[in-house]
Amino acid sequence: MMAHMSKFWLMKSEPGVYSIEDLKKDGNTHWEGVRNYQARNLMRDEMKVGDAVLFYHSNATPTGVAGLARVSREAYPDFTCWDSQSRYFDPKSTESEPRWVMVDIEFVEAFDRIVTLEEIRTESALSSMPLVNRSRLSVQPVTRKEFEMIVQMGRNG
DNA sequence: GCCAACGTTGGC
DNA sequence: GCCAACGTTGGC
Repeated sequence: MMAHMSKFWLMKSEPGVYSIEDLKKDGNTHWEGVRNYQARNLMRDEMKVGDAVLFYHSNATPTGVAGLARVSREAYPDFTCWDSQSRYFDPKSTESEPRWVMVDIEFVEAFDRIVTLEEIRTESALSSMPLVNRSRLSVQPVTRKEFEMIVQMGRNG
């Protein structure tokens, strides 16, 4: 038996689709549309209510961590995969055997400034984050040290 | 908009 | 089970 260890995550969103400001307005949202097995497994097997999330803006100017969120509901089936009108529709996922899951997250704070990918790359204490060398993984584990450092950078301008 | 990296699919 | 073709992500 192992205690739940990893309490820190980074989750990517294109701000044109859903930004930290959208989350601030909504307060809470379901994280639909993850269609990558590794990311799914992390959400399904590892994420717990209360875990802290770095909210990352991808495909943005600038790209980087924009704020904080918190896991508010553990993994459950991603219903958008059953909706043929959805961009996330997946005909291989059935209601009896859902292939994809989502979690819910709630807004915590928007940073004073974006902590950019460029800064993260050049900061040696952060350069081993998956963000830097596994750039396509949309849900990533983050260590406490990395998390705290990025929060401090985001708050201190 | 381009394109490199990389994940997924499907034929064999 | 391999691997070529294809599709997607995401930085720039």
